[in-house]
Amino acid sequence: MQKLLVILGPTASGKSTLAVELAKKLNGLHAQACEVISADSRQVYKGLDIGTGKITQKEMDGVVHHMLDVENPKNRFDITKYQKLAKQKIEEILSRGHLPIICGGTGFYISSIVNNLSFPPVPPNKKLREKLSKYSTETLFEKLEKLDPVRASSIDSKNKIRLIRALEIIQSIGKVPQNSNTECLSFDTLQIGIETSPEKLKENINKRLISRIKVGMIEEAEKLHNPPTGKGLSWKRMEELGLEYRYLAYYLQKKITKEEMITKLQTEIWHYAKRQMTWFKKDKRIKWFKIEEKDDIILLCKRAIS
RNA sequence: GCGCCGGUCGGAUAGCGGCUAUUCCAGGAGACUGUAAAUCUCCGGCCUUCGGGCAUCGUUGGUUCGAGUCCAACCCGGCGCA
Repeated sequence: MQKLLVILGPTASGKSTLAVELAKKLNGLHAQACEVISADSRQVYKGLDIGTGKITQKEMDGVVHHMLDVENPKNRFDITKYQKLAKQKIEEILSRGHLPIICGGTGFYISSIVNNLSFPPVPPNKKLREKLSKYSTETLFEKLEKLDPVRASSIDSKNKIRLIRALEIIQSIGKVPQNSNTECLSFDTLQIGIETSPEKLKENINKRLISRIKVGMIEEAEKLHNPPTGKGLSWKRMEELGLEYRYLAYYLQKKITKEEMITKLQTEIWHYAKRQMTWFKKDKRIKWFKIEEKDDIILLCKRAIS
């Protein structure tokens, strides 16, 4: 079975740097070279660079990266697009005789590859979503209970987004299919998790935020909203992108001060990191290492790919 | 020193004398199959056999069947006047 390496961890844990280092160390071992596939739901967008902490050409240091800048931020990217594109990239990498390294913090995206998730073939129906979003969560849940009691029994009854999605599937194919991930996995995967103490992680988050501002994150957001040519991102869309872009949008609209933006972002990014950890903790296959334990990581990877 | 205002969870805040002391934030735990940096849920004084039990609104007294709420004194903070 084809080998696949995954580097994951919460935001600001040092994944990207590690992935490059690892790629270089592993080059030439049972693979001519390694190529990195990003698994980040925001770095897929063009122009979201500083705010997402997208790796620069220089930092890539010659290691090929994929799944960055593959979508216009005006459009909504989603997991099926990710899965399709990423799988394609993996195939290409393998056909070159190279080793794919998935690196990122979007657990759901990683899972779509690693667990070979299959999604119901129902594309988003914008009109229906708009219509349904006018109803209250209670009403939506009642509808779902009537149409698909099985899905209703397990769904998060207060989560509007999920309720609407479930109803969307029902409208198209009658029922929400049970998840069927029993089919065999496509890859022989080693998942490496970077674990960081809460104190260290908070420190990293705060430092990184300040330095992002220094290197022009605010200007980046301004430019996204108001580019030199053409129409920019609406504030609404920018807020939807979350974290940095959301609070940057608030700040640029003068809804909050710069100080409020910074303090708020520090806690919001921390909350995000915790949510990521909640997700990752469930997967017992992940091997956890501290970022300092590079040699152990390299050793384990070498053994895994040989 | 006098006058006024205020003291309720880590912070902020609600609370006509009556039922289970409210909400927000921070903090903690968790969910997640086409928005996932999104979205959503739970916990939150102590004890618990998970049914509940015992507390608690600066302190001490008092009024009252009943006090976070009324009264008095004291303590603390803010403002004003000296």
